[in-house]
Amino acid sequence: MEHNMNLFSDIRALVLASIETLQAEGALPEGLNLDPVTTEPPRDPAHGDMATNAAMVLAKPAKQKPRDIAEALAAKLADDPRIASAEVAGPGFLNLRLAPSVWQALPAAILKSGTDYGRSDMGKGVRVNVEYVSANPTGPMHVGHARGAIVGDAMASLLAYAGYDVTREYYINDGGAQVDVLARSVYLRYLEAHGQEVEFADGTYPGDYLVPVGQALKDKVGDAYLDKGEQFWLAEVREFATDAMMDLIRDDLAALGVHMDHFFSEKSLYGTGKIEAAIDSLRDKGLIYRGVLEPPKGKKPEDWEPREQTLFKSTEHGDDVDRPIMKSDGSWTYFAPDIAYHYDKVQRGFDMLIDIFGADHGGYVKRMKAAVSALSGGEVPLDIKLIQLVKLFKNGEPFKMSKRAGTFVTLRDLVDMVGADVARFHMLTRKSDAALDFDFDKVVEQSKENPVFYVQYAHARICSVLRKATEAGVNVTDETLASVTPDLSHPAEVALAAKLAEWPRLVETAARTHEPHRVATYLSELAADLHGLWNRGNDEPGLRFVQDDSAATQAKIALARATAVVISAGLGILGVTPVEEMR
RNA sequence: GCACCCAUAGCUCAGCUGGAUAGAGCGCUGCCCUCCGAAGGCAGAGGCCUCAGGUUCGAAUCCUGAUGGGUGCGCCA
Repeated sequence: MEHNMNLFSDIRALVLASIETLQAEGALPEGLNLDPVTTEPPRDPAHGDMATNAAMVLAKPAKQKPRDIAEALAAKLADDPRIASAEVAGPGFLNLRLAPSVWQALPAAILKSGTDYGRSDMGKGVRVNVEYVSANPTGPMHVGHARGAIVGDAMASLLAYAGYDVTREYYINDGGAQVDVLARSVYLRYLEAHGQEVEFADGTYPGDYLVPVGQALKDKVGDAYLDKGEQFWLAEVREFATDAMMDLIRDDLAALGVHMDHFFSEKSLYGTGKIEAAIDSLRDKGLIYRGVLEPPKGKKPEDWEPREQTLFKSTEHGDDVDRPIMKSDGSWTYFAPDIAYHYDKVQRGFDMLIDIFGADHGGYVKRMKAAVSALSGGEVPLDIKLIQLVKLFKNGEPFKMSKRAGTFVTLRDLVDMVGADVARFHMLTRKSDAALDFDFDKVVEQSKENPVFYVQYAHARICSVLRKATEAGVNVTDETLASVTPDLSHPAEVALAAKLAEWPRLVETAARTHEPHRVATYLSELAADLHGLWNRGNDEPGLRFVQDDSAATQAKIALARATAVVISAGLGILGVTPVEEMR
């Protein structure tokens, strides 16, 4: 892959090279660990363009005063043409100012790379499996599933952008008792389609969405299942019904812009020896035994009685108690297929696993991690992201979902009401382990308190300027803009360029921490810088992007266009369309 | 009882592998359109980063403990 410009890592490399020069000259000892050395944007722009902590982190191992190291390093760095000045500050910070030519080269580099500017090879092609959604195939997805779907999808895109080899995967829970319930419910709708009166007892799904499925079953098999016992139709109807539900779910996901690479069926683990193989793998490691668990303290279930069960010694891998994998009747607990599924992922050769769970599954994190640790011999890390609740609001009032009151909001309703772009961006504005407020009215409001709009507006404004310039006969193609020297004569322009320089660094941080919401936060900040610069043009005509002559216009617009490219790249990761007009 | 998550401005929340004077939006006060889109911008006020210790040259950030809130806790997935 072509090396994209990354100012922070480029300057960090320069700092490291200067340190090595000092080592060669004997001014610093050999064998220092240089990993903690960073280059970062200063909090206060008055401190310069970039700061490095090198002198402070090396002081102790080098047994020298930080300011002495900083002085020596500053002298070396100042020799490089990219460094305009290097000043020692505070306890030993080294504040760097970059030469104007460095900033001027940035927009051109961005325009040449396009939305690949910021793409990283950090992931080194490591194979990552991201499992998300994994909703039961018993009905349409509701709005609560949307956040997990969006976070998982953005996570996958982010990791791919950062150089990982990503697989997006959905685990279909089609092996348990709830699909029997689904099948019986569909059977009732099938009878109804044949004109029979039916009653939906407790333990069946009465939702209307099964009406067409019952009709479709009638169209397929006619009256073949009428007046027959379950043993004649249950297996077939189960498959028919789950297929129908998965079609529904796939469509819902597509409406949100979510597309999976792989759907993995829990059912495929049964009767194929896969569960047995996974458990045997644990047994070979001495982690399976028969035993009796202690009752949980403080909250003892009324019907508690000591029972001998087949247990997985998850405590060997960090869990708090060992976990049952087999019921007393000899059938598997739900944990067993989960183990087998993750064993399958390990065997497929993934180097890293990420599971996106609802926060109500927080209790399963440790046992899942223990299982993967045991199954992979500690080789494959599993990160589990818990997605907190979305609190719904309408006009500022809490909005309770209730099937009975008819205020049940499906994922499809969500997309119909606010659109996929708005839903996606908004769900990514908070870190996933914090609860999120979602107001159906505010998220579509066109004002700056709505971050989706705010970022889109910045992009649209830039597109507007490009249209204006084109109308004025100025050539503003990316190719042309990449060849002009950008006009960054005002500090506000340099500040915007500096923000653009942070993009590759932001991508790597977000990917490393598995936090796609950082991209949304960054885009809001970038948009704010753009709007700020834009409005300065009101008072200072010299800062407007469209100038009197075409060379000056091109010199101004190069920076704006580079900003649009980065917004576009960021929105691309979030799965949001960068619009060219707001109307 | 135990485990996990959370605690930052009046409200909703950002805060980078620990870094300098902790940021944004809303709300509040005062400004800016004969001007590239004012759907925006600028300035001001507003903080014991829940508390107490610890590690460090340096802590909102890491560790320990406390307090407050959420979630979960053996044959439901």
